[in-house]
Amino acid sequence: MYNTIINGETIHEMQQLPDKSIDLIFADPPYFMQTNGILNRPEGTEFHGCNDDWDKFTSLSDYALFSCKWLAECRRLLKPSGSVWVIGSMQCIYTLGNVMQGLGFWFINDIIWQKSNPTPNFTGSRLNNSHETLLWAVKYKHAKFTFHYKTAKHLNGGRQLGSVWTFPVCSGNERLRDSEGRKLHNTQKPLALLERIIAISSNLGDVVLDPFGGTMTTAAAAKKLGRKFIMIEREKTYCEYGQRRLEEVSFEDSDIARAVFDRKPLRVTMQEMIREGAFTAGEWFTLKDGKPRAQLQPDGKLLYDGEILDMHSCAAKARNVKAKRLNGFDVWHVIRQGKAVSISEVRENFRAGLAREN
Amino acid sequence: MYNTIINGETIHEMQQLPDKSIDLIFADPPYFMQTNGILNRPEGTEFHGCNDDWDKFTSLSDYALFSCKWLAECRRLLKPSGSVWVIGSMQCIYTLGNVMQGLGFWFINDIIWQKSNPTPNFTGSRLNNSHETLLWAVKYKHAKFTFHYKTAKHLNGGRQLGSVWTFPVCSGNERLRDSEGRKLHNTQKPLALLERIIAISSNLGDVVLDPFGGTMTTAAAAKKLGRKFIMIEREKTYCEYGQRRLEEVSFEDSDIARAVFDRKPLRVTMQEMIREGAFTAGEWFTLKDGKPRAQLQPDGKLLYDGEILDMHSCAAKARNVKAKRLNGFDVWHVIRQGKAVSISEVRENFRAGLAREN
DNA sequence: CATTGATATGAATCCTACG
DNA sequence: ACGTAGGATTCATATCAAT
Repeated sequence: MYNTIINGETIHEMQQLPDKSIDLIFADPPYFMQTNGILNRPEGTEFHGCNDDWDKFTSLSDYALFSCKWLAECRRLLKPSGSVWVIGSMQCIYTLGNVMQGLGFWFINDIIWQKSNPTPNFTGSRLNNSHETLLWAVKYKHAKFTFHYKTAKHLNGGRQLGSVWTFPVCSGNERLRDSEGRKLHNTQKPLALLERIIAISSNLGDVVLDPFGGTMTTAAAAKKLGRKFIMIEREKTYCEYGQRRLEEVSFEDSDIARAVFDRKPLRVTMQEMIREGAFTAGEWFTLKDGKPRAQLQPDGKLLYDGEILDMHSCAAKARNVKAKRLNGFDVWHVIRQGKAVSISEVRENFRAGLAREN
Repeated sequence: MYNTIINGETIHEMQQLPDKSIDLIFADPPYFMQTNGILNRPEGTEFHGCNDDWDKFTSLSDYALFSCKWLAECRRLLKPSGSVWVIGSMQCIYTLGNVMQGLGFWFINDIIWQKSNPTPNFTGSRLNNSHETLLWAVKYKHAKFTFHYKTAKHLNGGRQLGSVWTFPVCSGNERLRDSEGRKLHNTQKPLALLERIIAISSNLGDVVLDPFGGTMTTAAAAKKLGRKFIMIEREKTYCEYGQRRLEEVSFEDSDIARAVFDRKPLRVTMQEMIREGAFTAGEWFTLKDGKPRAQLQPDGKLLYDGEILDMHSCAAKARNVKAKRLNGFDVWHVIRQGKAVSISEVRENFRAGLAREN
């Protein structure tokens, strides 16, 4: 069932799959571009965009109906913790987004793929359309979902990743060619885009579905990152070229594939650390300045200004901020070898000690 | 009627205005953010986003209904050549875009305002939402509209302007403050954004309408660029602060305000130029290489390979491209003082001569 | 081999004034 | 409204040939 390319109609093939069986869906549906005629470049050559039959619909409401059908299937197939990514452009994304919200999907982010090398507007008729939009959604409000925040941050050079992503369009060597050297598919997506999506919003071993497989870029990224995949594609030719493409791809183990940056550290309680001698009941907790403020109780709580409080509420009081709680591990310090050391640091050392024991 | 701030309900006040009376609409409607509770920054201070009553709706369909009403009024008020810009974020823009397409609006572009200094995501729960989306639309497919292509290009340092715009959020000195120094309005838009929009999509003297006036940024940009404005705003306080703000703004004449880069040059025909001696009937037209290819006829057409053709069709033939026509003024050359000079250049000199005469 | 220059190409709602 | 003739319009990047 997994790691297969299914050659068939999107909606029909989705109907064959069981409820709540998919962790991540990436969908690159027809955009319904509504172009007609031939567009020439200023130098007189022809521009070959997407004028495939599969992108033709009779009307926008016809397109909305089609979108509603496959998106409803997406919702059925997703696990409660799963999420879906849909890519589109100006012509279709407002229909797609509206249908998604209508079906109960809850948006996590809309992401802009800014093309670093877009096709220019040849005639100067409007702004150069240099982006596409991705909608990232979960099944319902408050659904839990996979987001590797620190992996995303790592991929963005250590800074919080935002909603505008810059990538070049798929071209040159990356682009699949037919036997005569022409581009195989008019709308092949860049592998780097899919890798980022899969890396930050799914886990190693997860099942990824792409209802509009095309050149199988989603599968290539999934395989490389150690995810399972199910691809649906109606054109036999694309399936065959895709199959051959995937034979050249293999799992490349990495910190990103495993999202090691996002691993939760072992949870240790204050009580445990007191028991093991990292802290002493009765010792004074200080702020950065090292002045005694609160006194550690045997149960890990703090005595502060005559009150017994948990360390996080107590941190907010000591710092005198509006918030009811602050991260006490960072706020509070203890004196070690004459210096104020944060609880967080002591905890880190404690964890390191545990790791050494094992 | 013009250059006024109307203190009243958006839809009611729009209903008072006459059909087809507006050139440009900029609308910054409530976003229906669906936030609740208090968001604290990591250091414990409170983040003040938009939690205003005017942003509360009972449901997304309630929001869609409201959107449909004011957008239908926009469509009624716009001249056939007018256009509308609507700004929104993930929470609302897919509803707005869908309603617009449903009403018959035709998108020119969707534009991404990428914030160079977005509010970080404090909790690391999703991608940092660092953009907002603008929808630029006309009343119907094939509608003529104002777009100052070369002005846009000029504003972008000489390169074609794209659909992703980077601006900082409105802050510091630009931000309107109340008597106690707090920000007056939660969603004040940057003046630079409005200036660009108005400069590229309207003409000097045009009428600009903003149905959700707020801090009157649209009016400030319109006044500065020599456009008339009509602002609707339901909060009296905003109207008062806005009125005072506008007293400080005046028209600043400029090439951008007048879109001089986009002025159509005086139209001159080949016949006219032959008559005035810039060309001689019977002379040879060449390509860049200076070799004789086509012979100029008295009516301005060209004799090429035994055929009489207009110079543009003839250019396509001579260059042997797929396109039926090329710009003959750039393709064709004549010999002047031993050198091949483009027809375009000769025409420029001819125009310059005409200008000197006047 | 390194550098330079020519050529190809990418999801595109891609013209407009006049009769 | 519709047809027709005139005329204005492109950027980043990959590849490959030539030097």
